[in-house]
Amino acid sequence: MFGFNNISIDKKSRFSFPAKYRDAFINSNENQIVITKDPQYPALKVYLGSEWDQIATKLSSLQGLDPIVRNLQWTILGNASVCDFEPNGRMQVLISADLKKYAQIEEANRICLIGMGNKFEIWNQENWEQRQTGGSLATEILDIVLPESIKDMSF
Amino acid sequence: MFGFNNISIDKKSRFSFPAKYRDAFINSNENQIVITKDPQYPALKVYLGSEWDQIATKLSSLQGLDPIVRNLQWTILGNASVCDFEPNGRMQVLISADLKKYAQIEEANRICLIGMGNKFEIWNQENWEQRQTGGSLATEILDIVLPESIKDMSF
DNA sequence: ATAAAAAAGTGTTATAAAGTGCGTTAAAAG
DNA sequence: CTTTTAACGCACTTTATAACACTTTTTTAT
Repeated sequence: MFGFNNISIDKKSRFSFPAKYRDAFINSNENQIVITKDPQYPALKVYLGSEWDQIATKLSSLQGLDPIVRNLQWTILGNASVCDFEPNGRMQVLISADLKKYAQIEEANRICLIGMGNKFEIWNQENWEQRQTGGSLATEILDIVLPESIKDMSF
Repeated sequence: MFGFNNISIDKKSRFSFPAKYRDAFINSNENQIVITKDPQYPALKVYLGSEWDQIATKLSSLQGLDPIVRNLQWTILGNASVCDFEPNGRMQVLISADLKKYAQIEEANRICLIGMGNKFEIWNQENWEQRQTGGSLATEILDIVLPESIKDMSF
């Protein structure tokens, strides 16, 4: 599940996965998709249900009294939107108003869906292009110092 | 049970859980919900009855002579409000005047309900936004040095 | 101590908004 | 030219919320 896709988003805030990923979804037997905020960039992460379960279990078991852990829990768990998903159907997914706002795709009728292997990212088109041509974004958060407990996690 | 929800709170201080969580409540066979204070932030924690039983049992068994433990016991156990809950019904819950005051939602007719996996948090909207955009709140308590006995607990 | 009044809590209904499903058209690929 | 995919539009369903009515509890005054 790799590659760049410029796809439409309808009036009700739904997009459909490109058909080329259908076999992969069917093979891994997914029936849920989870969308949440990217902790560093104004973008969204899209996980398969099985992948999400692992991340969520690990992250929610960490000590929430640590402020950095708590922040990651808020961002990733607290903004996750779990969607039923039919690999044999239209593979449509709804993006909440809140997540659209975060990814700066409130007005957009097209988005960039980037396949990153075991997950996808959703970007506003301008942000993605700027990022690819070396520019940085005003809203980036890069100076996170991670506690030991999450150094081995990959979001 | 994940994700962000901006929901209304009626004149009698009730809110209803969004319908998307109904299946999860039914599956875990819950008939009680517990609301209490967050020990660090001006926010509320919402636990499922089963989850609460574990936390309460563990926390109340700890040595209360340790001032930090004692404080956590007061905050979490001493402010807990147990509500009957019908997963098949309206999933409505009443918030006491005291808890509303603590979370600074006395006047508000909307609150933020954040699904964090095995629990929820309730926030005043302004506080939540400020927290998410990196700001800190006057009332937050971050310098807790945890005794060994609770390092493996997650509230 | 009792009754009346006020407040707090519970439950129901109606309506607008949000979300879902599906058929049709347009575009792209083979 | 045929088949597949993507996008759009519409109808239907579900959900959220405000308004209202009723019950129970608490407070106040006599």
